[in-house]
Amino acid sequence: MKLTIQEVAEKAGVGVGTVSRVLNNHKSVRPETRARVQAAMNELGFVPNPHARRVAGGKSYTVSIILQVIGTEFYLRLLNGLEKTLETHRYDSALFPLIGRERLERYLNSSTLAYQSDGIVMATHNLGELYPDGKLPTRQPVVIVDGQNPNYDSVYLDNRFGGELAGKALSGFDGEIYAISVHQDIDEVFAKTVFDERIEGFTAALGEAGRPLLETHVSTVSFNLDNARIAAREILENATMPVNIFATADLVALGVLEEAARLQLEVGREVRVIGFDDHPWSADRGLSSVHQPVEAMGAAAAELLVDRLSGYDGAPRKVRFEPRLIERASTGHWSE
Amino acid sequence: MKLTIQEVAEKAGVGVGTVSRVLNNHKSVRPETRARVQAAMNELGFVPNPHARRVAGGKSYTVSIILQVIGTEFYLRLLNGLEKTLETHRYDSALFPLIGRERLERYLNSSTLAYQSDGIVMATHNLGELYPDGKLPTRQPVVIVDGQNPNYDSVYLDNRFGGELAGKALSGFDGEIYAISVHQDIDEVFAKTVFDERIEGFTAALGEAGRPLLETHVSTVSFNLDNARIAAREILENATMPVNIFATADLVALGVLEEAARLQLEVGREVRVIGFDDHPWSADRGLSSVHQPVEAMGAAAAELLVDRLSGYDGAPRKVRFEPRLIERASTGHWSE
DNA sequence: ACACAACTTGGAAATAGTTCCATAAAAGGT
DNA sequence: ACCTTTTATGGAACTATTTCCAAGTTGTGT
Repeated sequence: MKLTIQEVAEKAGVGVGTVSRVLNNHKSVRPETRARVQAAMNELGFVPNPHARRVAGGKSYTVSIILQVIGTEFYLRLLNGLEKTLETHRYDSALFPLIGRERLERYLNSSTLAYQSDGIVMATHNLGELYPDGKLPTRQPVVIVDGQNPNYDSVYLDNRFGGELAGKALSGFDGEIYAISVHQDIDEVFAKTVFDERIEGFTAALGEAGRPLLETHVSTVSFNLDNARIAAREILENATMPVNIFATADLVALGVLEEAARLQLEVGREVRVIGFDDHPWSADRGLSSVHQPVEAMGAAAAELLVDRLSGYDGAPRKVRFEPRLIERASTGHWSE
Repeated sequence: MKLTIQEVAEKAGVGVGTVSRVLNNHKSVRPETRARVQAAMNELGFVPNPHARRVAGGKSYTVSIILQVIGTEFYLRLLNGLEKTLETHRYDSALFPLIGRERLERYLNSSTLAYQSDGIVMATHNLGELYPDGKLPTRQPVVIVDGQNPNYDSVYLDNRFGGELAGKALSGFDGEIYAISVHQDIDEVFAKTVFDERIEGFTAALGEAGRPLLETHVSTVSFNLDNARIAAREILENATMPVNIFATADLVALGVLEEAARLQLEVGREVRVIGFDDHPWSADRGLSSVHQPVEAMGAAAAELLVDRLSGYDGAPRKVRFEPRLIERASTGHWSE
C-alpha cells in the first residue's frame, strides 16, 4: 500500500532520481533503464503519492472544470472527453457547477480547491459579459471550451455552419419547413448562444436556396422532452404534410419523432427531421443529425491546457471543429 | 504569497511546532500564545499549503461529494450547506456528478481525486441496489445525506411525515383533493423515492381523516415547470371549485399557482395549494409549503463526516429532520 | 518549601516526492 | 586511439508541513 519511490528504486537497481525521471517522462533516461523501472513499478503495484508530488514539484496536478449545467447529455460527454484526456496526462479534475456569478467568484477566490488547481477549463460563451475586460480574475491558465474568447485558448464548434448544413439538406425537400429552437432558462449571464447560431445558419441557407424561413415557422422550447413534444404536436397537427423540421438539439428532434409516431405519420416521407448533436442514441432511432464530436472537443481542450501547463506560453489558440450532417431514415436515407 | 509556517513562527516569536499546533487546534497551546500566533497569521495573510499538510499529516483534507443531479434548487442548497460547513472545518470539497454506475466506479477506483479524499458524502437513496451488501467499495468514511443506510451515518428528512402534514391540513377544507407527484426520469438505479414517501404520508393522513384520496386524483409529472402547468391545467379545468392540491415539490406548486392565475381562479379560496420544500421564493409567492431545512441537512451531514474524520468510530448514526408546514396565502392564511 | 505531575514549547526527524549537481558512461570527431 | 561533448545516473538537498521527544514551565498537594 504505502510503497515509495525508494523501494521501486531498490527493486529496479537504480537511484530515486531515476525513478522520479521515469515518472515524469524526463527525456534523459535510457529506454532500457526506463523499462526496468516501469517493470518494477508494475510488479510492486506502485502508485506515486500525489500529495508528495505536489509539495515537491510545486504543481498541484489538478485542473478545475467550470461548467454551467451538468446533467445534459452534451455536458456529460464533454466532461468525459475532458476527464479522460486529463487522466492520461496524470491530471486530476475537480468540478464546479456554475450557478450564478456569486458562485463563480467564490470558486476563484480564496483557498478553495479551484484556487489550488494549476489551470481552469471553462465552458461559457460570454465571459466578456461577466467581466468587462473578458478576463477571469485569476493567474492560472484558462481554456474555453464550447465557446470563444480572444484572451484564451478556445475550442468551439461552428454552430452556424451546422445550421447551414441542415438548411441545405431540408431545402431540397418538398413541403413546408419549420425550425424548433431551444431557450435555456438559466441565469442569463451564462446563457448559451449556440442555439441561436444554429438557427441563424439554418435561416441563411434557406434564404440562399430561395426558400426563406417564415418567422411563424420557428418555435422555441425549453430544454426537455415533454416540451419538445408539445411544440412538435403543434406543428404536426396544423401543417399539411409533407413537413420538414430542423430541431436544434437531438432531444427536441426526439420529441418530433415521438409525436409523429403517435400521429401515425411516416417519418422520412411525410415528416422529415434533422436534429443536432448526433448523440449516440440518434443512430438507433434513425435520426438524421448534425454531428458534433463532443468528446473530441473535450479532449482538445484538455490538450491545450496540458500544453500550457507544460510550459507553452504563446498567443491564445483557437481550435474550430466543423460539424457534419449524418443522414439517416428521418430524412429518407434508409441505408443498409 | 509563498509564506511558510517558518515566517509565521518568527513573527510570533514561537517555534514552528507551536504554529502547527495552532493550525490544528491542538489543545496544549496557551490561549495567549494561540492568540499571538493567530494575529501573526492574519497580519501576514498566511494560508497553509494544503499539499504539504497532506504529505506530512497523511490526511488530504478533501471530501468527495457525490450527487445524482446538480442543477435543481434542492441539490444546490444542499451543496451550499455541505460546502459551507466543510469549509469552516478547513476541508475542501470536490464534486462528482453521478450519472450511471460506471461513473461511480471510476470515481471510487484508484488514483483519482475521489480516492485521495478523506471521506465521502453521498446523496443516494438506494445504495443497496447498487451494491448487494449496501456498502460502497471503499474504506473511507461515508455519510449519506437525503437518504438512509444502515451501514453509514445518515441524514434524512422524514418525507412521509411531511406528506401527513399536508394531508391533515388539506383534509380540513371543503372541496375535492388532488395530488401531483414527481417522477424522475434519471437512471433508475439512482432514482429518488422521496416523492413516493410524501404521497404515501399524504394518502395515509387523508384516509385517517375519512376523506380517502382517489387514485384518479393523483397525477405524476416530470420535474419541470412546464409539465407542472400542464398537470395543473388538467385538474383546474375539469374539477369543480373549490379544489385542494398537494404538490410534492414547490416547483410543481408554482405551476399550479400560475395556471390558477391564468384561469383567474382565486388562490386560497377556490384553489388551495400546498407545496413541498419551502424554497426561499415560496414566501414571496404566498405559497404554503412543507418546509425542509435543506442547508441544515447539508451542514449536519458535513458535521457527521468531519466527526468521523476526527477520529470518532462508533456505530452508524441517524439524524432525522422533521418537516413542518408553513401556511401562507395559498391555503387561506393571509397573515400580516 | 518541595516533590511530582501536568502542561507548554522548541526543534529535529519524518513525510514522499522533485531537482540540482557532480560524476560516470556513452557517443562523436579527428 | 584520444580528446571533447553529450547523455545518463546516483544521491544530497529541498519542498512545507506534522509529530515526536526532550526540556522547560507551571501547578498542585502536603
